[in-house]
Amino acid sequence: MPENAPQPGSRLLLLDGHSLAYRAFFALPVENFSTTTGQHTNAVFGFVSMLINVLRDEQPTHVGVAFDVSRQTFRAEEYAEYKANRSASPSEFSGQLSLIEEVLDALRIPFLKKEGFEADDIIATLVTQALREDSGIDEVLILTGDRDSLQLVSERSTVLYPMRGVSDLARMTPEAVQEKYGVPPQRYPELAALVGETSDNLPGVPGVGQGYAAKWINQFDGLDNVITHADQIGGKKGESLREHLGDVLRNRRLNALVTDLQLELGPADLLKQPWDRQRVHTLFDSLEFQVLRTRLFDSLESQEEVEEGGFELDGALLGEGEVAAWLAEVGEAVVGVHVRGEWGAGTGRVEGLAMATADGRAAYLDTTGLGGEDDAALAAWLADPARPKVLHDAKGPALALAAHGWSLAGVTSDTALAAYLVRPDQRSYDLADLTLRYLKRELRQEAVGEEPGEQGELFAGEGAEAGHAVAATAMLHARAVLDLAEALAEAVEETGGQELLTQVELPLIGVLRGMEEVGIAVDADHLGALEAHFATEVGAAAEAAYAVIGKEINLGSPKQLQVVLFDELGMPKTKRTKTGYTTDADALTALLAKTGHPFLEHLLRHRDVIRLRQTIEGLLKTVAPDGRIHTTFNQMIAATGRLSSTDPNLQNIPIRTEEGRRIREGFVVGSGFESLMTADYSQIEMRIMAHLSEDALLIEAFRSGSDFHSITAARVFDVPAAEVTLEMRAKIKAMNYGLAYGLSAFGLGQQLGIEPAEARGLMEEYFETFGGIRDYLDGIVDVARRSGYTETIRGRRRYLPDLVSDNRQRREMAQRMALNAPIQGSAADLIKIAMLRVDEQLRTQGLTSRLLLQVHDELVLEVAPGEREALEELVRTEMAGAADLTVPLDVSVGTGASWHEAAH
DNA sequence: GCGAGGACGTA
DNA sequence: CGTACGTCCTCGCT
Repeated sequence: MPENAPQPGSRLLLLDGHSLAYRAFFALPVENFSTTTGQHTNAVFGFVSMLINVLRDEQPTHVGVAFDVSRQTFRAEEYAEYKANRSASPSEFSGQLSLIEEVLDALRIPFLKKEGFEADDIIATLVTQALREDSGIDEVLILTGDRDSLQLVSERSTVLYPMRGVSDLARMTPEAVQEKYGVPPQRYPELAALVGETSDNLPGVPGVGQGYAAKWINQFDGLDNVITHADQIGGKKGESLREHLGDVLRNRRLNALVTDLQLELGPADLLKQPWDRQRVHTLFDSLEFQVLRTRLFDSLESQEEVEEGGFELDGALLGEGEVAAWLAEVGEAVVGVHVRGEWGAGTGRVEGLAMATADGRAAYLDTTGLGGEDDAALAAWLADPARPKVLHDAKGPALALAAHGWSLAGVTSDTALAAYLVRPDQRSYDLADLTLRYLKRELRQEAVGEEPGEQGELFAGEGAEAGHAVAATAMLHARAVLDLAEALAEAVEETGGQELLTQVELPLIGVLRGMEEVGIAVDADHLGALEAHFATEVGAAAEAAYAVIGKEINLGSPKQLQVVLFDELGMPKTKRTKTGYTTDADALTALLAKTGHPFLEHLLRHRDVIRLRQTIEGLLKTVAPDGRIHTTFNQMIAATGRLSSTDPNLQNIPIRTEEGRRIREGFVVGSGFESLMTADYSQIEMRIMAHLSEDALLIEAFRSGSDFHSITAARVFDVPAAEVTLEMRAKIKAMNYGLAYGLSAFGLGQQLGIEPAEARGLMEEYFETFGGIRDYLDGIVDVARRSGYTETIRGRRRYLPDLVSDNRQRREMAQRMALNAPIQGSAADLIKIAMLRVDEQLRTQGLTSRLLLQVHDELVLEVAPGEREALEELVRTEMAGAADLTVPLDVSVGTGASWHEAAH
């Protein structure tokens, strides 16, 4: 048997190189796909992207690509107008075809051409050969953007047809063709002959669409019979058919594919070969295809199978007096730790603890009712920074351990945090998911087993007879964490996140744990009174609103509001939402300005006060018995690297309105302390932008130390600083803030209530003044598109695959994310470092004051008696020194008995 | 009871 | 048609 003879189970994938590249060329905007040297790559990118996806999803054993040679085909000879409507392929396109061939060479995928014929004919010939009994090919897939190929669909051959752009493929089976066109695949060209094909410049029968064509073909059993019985078809359409029989016959001749070409290669010669990795790297380097390179090599790795079953663990259930000995044997080896228990709201409870080492040993310890000596031994091991441990999402376990009086040190990795740094935009970092992805090992409950009997093999060593499923599962988890830590260390290293992990995120676990534990004191009486006050206001606003419209509706239901506003009161329609018209505050305010209708006034008032009431209600529900609120800070949610706060969210307590700020009066200094202190960075994101962009004027503006928005406004409007009006300042301030979000002229105009044209002019003026900013912003997106990710100053990455999407909305969204991520992310890194420095100094200086909250650019602390001055000095120093930027970091500090009073 | 959609609070 | 979050409500579904 020849070496490349097809084996049973073979799948042949054939691609129409020309039609796919042509589609990609028009689907992907060329300005987003060209190299630094100016070579256009949109067609190459689209083709290679589709190729990688289909190789990954379909796992073919054989692959080949067919190309057209030139426009001189037998079809053009018969009918000069064939495809004559196509503008001569722009040189930007034809130049890319040879690049595609180079890629195929590097991937060792053969491609075929035949003088005088089209790619379709080559594919038709190969399909015919492949479907012969002795070919050894079981199944054929045809990826093409040319509908003529639909005639090749059969039980064993499927056409994959790009739906929109280059990302969605329709799977055209015989059933799908029948469903979509109303005729079976072999009759598709008959239908096409009647309907015509505009893209090939083949006119069909005027007035006859797909529906009539299918009807006739089915009614008369085929095109031949339709033509024979053309005189039996009445009406205008019948007449039209008779007049254009010649066109139909010509179309049918031209769209028939040739299936018996003499080709240099047959299906068996298309057996998939290993890539020429070196050439792939060189070529993708020159094409600047970083993203595709990753996808290509990832798709190769994903082909590795998930390992079956588990592995042996020498598990031990530790009983009284055995702890210390087991830990001693472990020595300074890295231990995977899995804590069983519960935690949240700044506290927790430990039930048991599983440990595993790389040599296969594992142990489980029930910590409920643990004896004095065992407790001490475990406590000593947990607290010893020289005994390395790895955990998964250690903050919760650390809270539980702390509640038991155990402190945790020596955490050399946290697998959840490591995974977050590698890919920060996932919604969860579930241990089982990560184990499957990085270790190719199944950790699901069903795979691990619930029954003790199923776990017998895990207890090969002593304690086997006493094995419990709970303990076994816990040990398996501990071992998975240990192995994951190793696998992730490599991934973290590759993505350059090592320093962030060990210097920032890991040490931050302890700081956050402390903040959650401490919580922040609230004045429940004040909040209670405030809630009652707002509740009254809610009632009054509701009554007033009902009185105006003469009935009671649910003011919280956008649906009911729409009926009242747009149907009953006949107000002008607002901006559309998915389900109707918006009733958001902006729109209602605009309506109020237009109509002056009192209902809107009461409605807006109702919205305001009901929200304030709800906010207070939510807060009061979370007050712990110690009279404090213990939020949970999540370290792995925001793709940019920010923290988030939940249960309750203390990062969105109102501040903008007078009434809202009264809620902040309810956050107060706790007993035994002197006051609250807030310390925040001014214009942190703009300062980071100044640093990153190296714009000389912007840097100078910050260094001058005067009002930043005014001084930039003076520059943009080219007036002396003293002549900057409030209006000028407001405009530039909006822009200063908007820039980091990818603000458009439209959006700016909207916000400032000016014409888009004026907004555009303003932006141009701004960029004229601060050229460095424009260059920097353009550069970010450009670099991110090539590399596939953005990076903060400290190297935190965010991957944005949609930067090369063929969907404009997704692509532009990704571009805005790319603009924002390095700026918001750098600020996030910076304040995290500031928190670590503050925390460190608090201990070094022996202060009792403590960190309570972080609100992105602000820290809230509780000041111990007599420490105010020292603390302010400390906080200013450590926050300002958290990064070395080309512009100074300005920190403003305030103190007071409440969060409100501490504001400044 | 769950999820989507809408609305809105913060940086 | 401006980024990043979390929470509340309603409404239609199961």
